[in-house]
Amino acid sequence: MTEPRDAKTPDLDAPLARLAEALDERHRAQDEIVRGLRPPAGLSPPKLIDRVRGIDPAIFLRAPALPPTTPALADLIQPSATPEATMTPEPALAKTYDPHAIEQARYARWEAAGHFKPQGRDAPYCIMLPPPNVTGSLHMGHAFQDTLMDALIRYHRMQGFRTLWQCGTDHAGIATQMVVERQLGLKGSSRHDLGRDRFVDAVWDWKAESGGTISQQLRRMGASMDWSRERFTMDDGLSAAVTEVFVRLHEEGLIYRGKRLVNWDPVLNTAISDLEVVATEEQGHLWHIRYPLEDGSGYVVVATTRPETLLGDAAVAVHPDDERYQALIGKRVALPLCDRTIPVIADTYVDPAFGSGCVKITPAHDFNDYAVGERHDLPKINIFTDNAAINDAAPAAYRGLDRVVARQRVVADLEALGLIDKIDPHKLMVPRGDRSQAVIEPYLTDQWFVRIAPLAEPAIACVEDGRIRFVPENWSKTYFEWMRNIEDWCISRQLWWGHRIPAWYAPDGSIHVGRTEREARAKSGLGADVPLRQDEDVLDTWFSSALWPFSTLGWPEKTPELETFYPTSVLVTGFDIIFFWVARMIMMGLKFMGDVPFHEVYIHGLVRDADGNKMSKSKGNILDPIDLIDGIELEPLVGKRTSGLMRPEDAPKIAAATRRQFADGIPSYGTDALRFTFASMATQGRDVRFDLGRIEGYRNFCNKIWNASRYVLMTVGSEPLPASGNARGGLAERWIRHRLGQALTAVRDGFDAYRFDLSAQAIYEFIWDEFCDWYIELAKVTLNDSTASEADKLLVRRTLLEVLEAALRALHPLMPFITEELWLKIAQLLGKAGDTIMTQTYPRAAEYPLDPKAAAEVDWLKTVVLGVRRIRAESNLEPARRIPLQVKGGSADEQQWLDECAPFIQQLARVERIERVPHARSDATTALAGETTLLVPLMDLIDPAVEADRLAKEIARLEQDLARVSAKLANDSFVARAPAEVVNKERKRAADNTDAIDRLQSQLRRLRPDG
RNA sequence: GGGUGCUUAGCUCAGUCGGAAGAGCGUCGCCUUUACACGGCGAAGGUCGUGGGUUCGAACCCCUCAGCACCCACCA
Repeated sequence: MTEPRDAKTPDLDAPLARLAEALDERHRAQDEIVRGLRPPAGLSPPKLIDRVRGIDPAIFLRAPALPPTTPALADLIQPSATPEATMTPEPALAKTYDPHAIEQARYARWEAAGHFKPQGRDAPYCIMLPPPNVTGSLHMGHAFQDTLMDALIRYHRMQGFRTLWQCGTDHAGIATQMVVERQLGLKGSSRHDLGRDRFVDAVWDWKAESGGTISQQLRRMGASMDWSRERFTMDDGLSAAVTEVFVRLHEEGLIYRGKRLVNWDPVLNTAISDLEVVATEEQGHLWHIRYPLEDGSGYVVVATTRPETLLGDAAVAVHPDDERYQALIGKRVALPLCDRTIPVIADTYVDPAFGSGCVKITPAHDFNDYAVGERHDLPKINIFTDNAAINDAAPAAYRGLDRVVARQRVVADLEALGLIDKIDPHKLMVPRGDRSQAVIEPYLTDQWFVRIAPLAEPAIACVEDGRIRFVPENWSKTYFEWMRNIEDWCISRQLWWGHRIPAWYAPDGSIHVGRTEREARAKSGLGADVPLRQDEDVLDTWFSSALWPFSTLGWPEKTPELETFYPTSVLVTGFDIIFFWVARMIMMGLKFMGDVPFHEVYIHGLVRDADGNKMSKSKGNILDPIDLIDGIELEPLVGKRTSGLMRPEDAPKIAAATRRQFADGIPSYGTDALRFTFASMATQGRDVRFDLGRIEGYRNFCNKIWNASRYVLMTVGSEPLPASGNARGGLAERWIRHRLGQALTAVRDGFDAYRFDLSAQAIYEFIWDEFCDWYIELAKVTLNDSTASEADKLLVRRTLLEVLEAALRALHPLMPFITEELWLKIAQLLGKAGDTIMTQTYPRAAEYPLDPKAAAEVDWLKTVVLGVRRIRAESNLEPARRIPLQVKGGSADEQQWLDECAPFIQQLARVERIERVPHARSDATTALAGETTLLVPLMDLIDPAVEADRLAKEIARLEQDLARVSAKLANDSFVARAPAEVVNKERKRAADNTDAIDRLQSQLRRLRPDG
């Protein structure tokens, strides 16, 4: 439960447990052989070799001393770097599936064997991993997303596509810089103490040290990405792409530098883009302030939520049609606390109905006021420093005050002057930085921008004309909505960690852009004597992310990978970064590759907790996917959830809630169960609530598969079976193949439509409800039948193996580990070569042609068995007791089926003998199967009163249905207008019901002749 | 203010073409049946948010209202 989580140290426990189990088993077997309880055959050292092969030998160097009976074992261990097929039978499987015994070793083997690399020459299939922050660790959103991508990748790889899952990490400018600054802070240092170069070195060191966490966690998820192609957005190659794009856009005039009002984070001291600002509703005040008229004829009242910005006011505005203020337009007012006057202007921006109908205009500190200021040619008076303290443009009394303090001082001073008209409570949307949570200031600075309109236009067109398709489709509306209202993108950040802007300044202030300083110099014809200073700013992280689909493939070089895999097949991501990332990739891809970056965008939902809340550290409701895989005990879980909180006072509440919800901690479910749960929740892009009940159910499903395979392996023996030739097998064999074909169609349709839930459901139902509940039980009948021929039994065994083997392949994309483990054992018995399931062919429905006749017969057989079982359950007959069964009537088909199915019925319904009778006896209990009436003689077993109730209830149900159908058929419009097919169906239904009611009623009369 | 979703069994959710309302979990019986108690067999449980419309027929299409969620936005 509390295994080392750090994936960098190999997990000792699981392989050692396996080894111990193998040794234990060998000792037991040897003991049994000595005592003559077991034949000596079937136990030889190679099995043990296979059991330990693939384990990193280093593990044994660190392991406790091996048991004394195994001196030769060390010789048997081979380096895992040369994985081989396990082509010899292994010892019997454990009774309960244990994911830990297999998962990590299987993954290491795949990776070492190079199975994740693109193979073959077939059509390419490529997915770009949305690069996680290099500082990050895996959360539920990643785990969900990665499961879906890996399922697609494995599904296509098995179909023979030349499949590439391109992976890598993002340098995450602000986030990473903040983490390292915090660490410096703990040591009493700061980035300013270090200076830029040493700070950037420190970030690289930190990345080298702890940047690999998420890569290791992705491996735990079974993600089959091509690690040999792993990229980082700050790599040389990707940095070169960033520079290239910047220079080319600048050359075309699509990147420019200018003094604009931008979103300024006064804590991080950097500009941020519109998208990085989140507006949160907060309780504030609306201050009504009197501005005296210059001519002494009174005052106007303006309403504001930010009284301190008064110091930067450039005008007071009213609506041009507002009758109350017509006389004021053109006059001047004395700005309180400041020694200057400002004009009263008219602008339609003002809403006369809000506040007093007069607005103070502060062009340097409000986006609307900026626009008004431009229209009226007002001065832009900046009153803040970079830290949002009052600067020297304001009256001396306020200089140096923080904006919060300045507000208090301004309000107090206004009050003292009697200029506060009133103060109302007011709810307002406060802009905050998504990283720092600081209140964002509109702030006038020099920044770099991308002129976005020329890029947006083709990006809109390619979604309109279907070159890119959103799934679900309605997300394209969101995309259009944003793209049609898009503003220029501020791409410069006043940070140290990121791609440095390739622009240089000459002493005269001129700007020179180039791929290198040398190129910039050459382009501008500057001599070596002109000193140049490079721009201090770095680029928005999303600038490099926008290039990800081609920069990772080698652009601007013309590489074979770029040629092969661009445009990529599908992008799998959450709706939250459609604007941040998806839209920008589309714009950049079209601009620089001349084609879309991907053909489809699958948007998945957000993973929420069981109560529907967003998971967040501060709420203490985070689930760690690794904890679901490995399990975690209560105390460590409480510890994780309550440490490092922004508000430590929440800890007791969170601890209590956690103890209530997870009284016994979280059990270990394994990766496959987690993945299957995600897949089953992946419906049409809706948010998903993560419910532990689901994952437990799918853990049980793993165990079901494990045990079904265990049964099949036990039944078949240890030698490969001879091929069965063209023999189709008996009824049950034809039927299960028919059902497999149907299931495969459903599974593939699901994957092809990104309906992972439907695929998961189809394969779950096939394996559990059809294969396990019915086919294995039917197979047992033949295998246990002493009169059945060896040829028939061989066919049954062969079918068990073949169907299970195909089902494992079908399931592999969702459950890679258990399917690999079992397939290696199953496939060799079929004489299949191959050292892994992951490169086998995905099963095709066409290989299992439909057999409607077998399906009809088994459906009838099931009805018979279910009917008898129901009688048994409702009459409280002991399950073990064999009961006699009489059969009356039935169609010609049914009579033939009865003969063929008699052994199945006897076994599955626990019937001692079947007897065909011309008339029902009075003391029998009844069930119907098609036109056949099933009768179980009461004898002393059944209470006639109970049986009469049962029949009456069934009759009532049928009569209700008959009434509904009859009403429909009595409606002339229905008969006239509904398709003949539907009408006939209803007619047959009415006839069947009438017949069934008839038969049940006559039985009821026999049961109580007086009633 | 604009936009997008959602509302189906106690809970979480499917329901594809408009043609008998489904699954998992939970609940209630019975069962140590030789793959599996992480199991088997059986059962109960729904006026498909409200009101209208279209249709022979509506969970599904159209409109109204109610509740919930999310996104975008410059009401000081």
